[in-house]
Amino acid sequence: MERLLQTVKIAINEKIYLKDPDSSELGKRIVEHSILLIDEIGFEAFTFKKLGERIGSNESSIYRYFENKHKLLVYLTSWYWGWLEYQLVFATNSIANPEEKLRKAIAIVSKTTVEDLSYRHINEVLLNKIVVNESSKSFLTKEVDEENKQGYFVIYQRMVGRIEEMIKAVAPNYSYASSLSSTILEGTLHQHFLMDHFPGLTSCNSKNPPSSFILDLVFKVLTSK
Amino acid sequence: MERLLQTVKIAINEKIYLKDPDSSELGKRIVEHSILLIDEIGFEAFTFKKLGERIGSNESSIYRYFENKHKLLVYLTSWYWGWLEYQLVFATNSIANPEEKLRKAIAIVSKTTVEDLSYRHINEVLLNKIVVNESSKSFLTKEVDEENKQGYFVIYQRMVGRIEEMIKAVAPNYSYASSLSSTILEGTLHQHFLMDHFPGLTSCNSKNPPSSFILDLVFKVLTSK
DNA sequence: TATTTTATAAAAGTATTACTATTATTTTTG
DNA sequence: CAAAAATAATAGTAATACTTTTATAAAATA
Repeated sequence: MERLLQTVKIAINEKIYLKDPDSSELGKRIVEHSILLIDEIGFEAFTFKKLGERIGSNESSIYRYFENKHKLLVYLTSWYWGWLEYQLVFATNSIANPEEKLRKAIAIVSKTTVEDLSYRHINEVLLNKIVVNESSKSFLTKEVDEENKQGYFVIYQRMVGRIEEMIKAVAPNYSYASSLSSTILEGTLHQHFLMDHFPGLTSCNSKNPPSSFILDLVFKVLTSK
Repeated sequence: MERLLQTVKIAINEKIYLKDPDSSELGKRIVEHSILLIDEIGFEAFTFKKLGERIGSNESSIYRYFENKHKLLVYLTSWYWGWLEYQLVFATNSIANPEEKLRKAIAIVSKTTVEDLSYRHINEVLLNKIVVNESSKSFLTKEVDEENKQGYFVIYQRMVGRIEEMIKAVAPNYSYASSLSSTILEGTLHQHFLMDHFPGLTSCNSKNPPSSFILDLVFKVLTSK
């Protein structure tokens, strides 16, 4: 599978960056090390100056790729959802049975992330941690409506839409397909966060992962009369 | 009921503030106007300097109450959860039937906020908006484990615990009571956020509020065999 | 190969933020 | 009324989040 995926480029809305970081070595280094540095010190303490020092480059050079660190975070989370979307489509495409398809979709979006060697400059495991810990900050802003209009969050929305369709295929009469879909995605992230920082607030742990909780929840909801 | 509640003070962990804002006029003005200003310009743009100008006081005076704006946000969200907890306990205390009790609890935590005249310096409607839009930022930080140890989030945790107990009373054999409880609280906030900014990602709207979705979800999950 | 364009790096500068410290003034309380 | 406590005013610092300018290096093209 790696051979096959090797060439697939995750397409990110061009408005999110000034210059495509995928188009140069420096750009890739920016993305690669921003993931490592944000994971290490958190998004609040992360600055382009520190990143520049880390990659032996200059602050001003990074500004030629991203307007500010917020846009970089939007880029990283979009990339993550685009990457997950690809896996989702790839894994569920050939499944005809609606239940089985949804089951597979939930497994994909809530499973523990493993490294994908197709994208060498991106550490998907750490990127997943960033999505869990920081991605809410990309939309919990005063600018969310404006940025939404510009299409900053389309990949995520498409993801919710895809799962929503799968839910409808399983239970055409269920009234809350899109809310359930968004709850699957956000809920999974939140349960992962709780496992790491508030174990008392979640029933999930390594032997009972969030995927079990979500799977149980979704199918009970959809098969209940 | 207002007469009765008038005297109830929401108790906040003393480590969150330097001086109890409830102990002086200035402190109350700080809390009152921080809610208005954060709602107006968002937490990122909010500063103690701007707040000082707004209340005709000095930046340095505000620093004598809160170490920084992050602690102020933790204070505001703690107050909100404490206030909701009081309503929850008050409204469910006398209900013997477990199902009815849980139903009432969900109604309380997911209903649209209305002003509580018992606390004149606090606008609960705007505070609820702040909780929806900003409260994740109070725990999505690198310091979360340290602050959790200091008890910054106890009220919220107690809230999750209370609902968890109610879930267990309804369905003693359900394996994910605490995950479902945390999902009720976070999910409600998230659905409210989606209604305001991503209507395509939620089935909820003014005539079909988040409470309907959550109520339907929870009871389907708990009564399914 | 020389030249021109483009990308990157270095340096410096600005406004704002997030504070701390000092001193002065006002208010409260004993 | 005096002492203590709270608040306000002022100034100062280091860091952040940029922008601008200029220099240098690398790549593209004539």
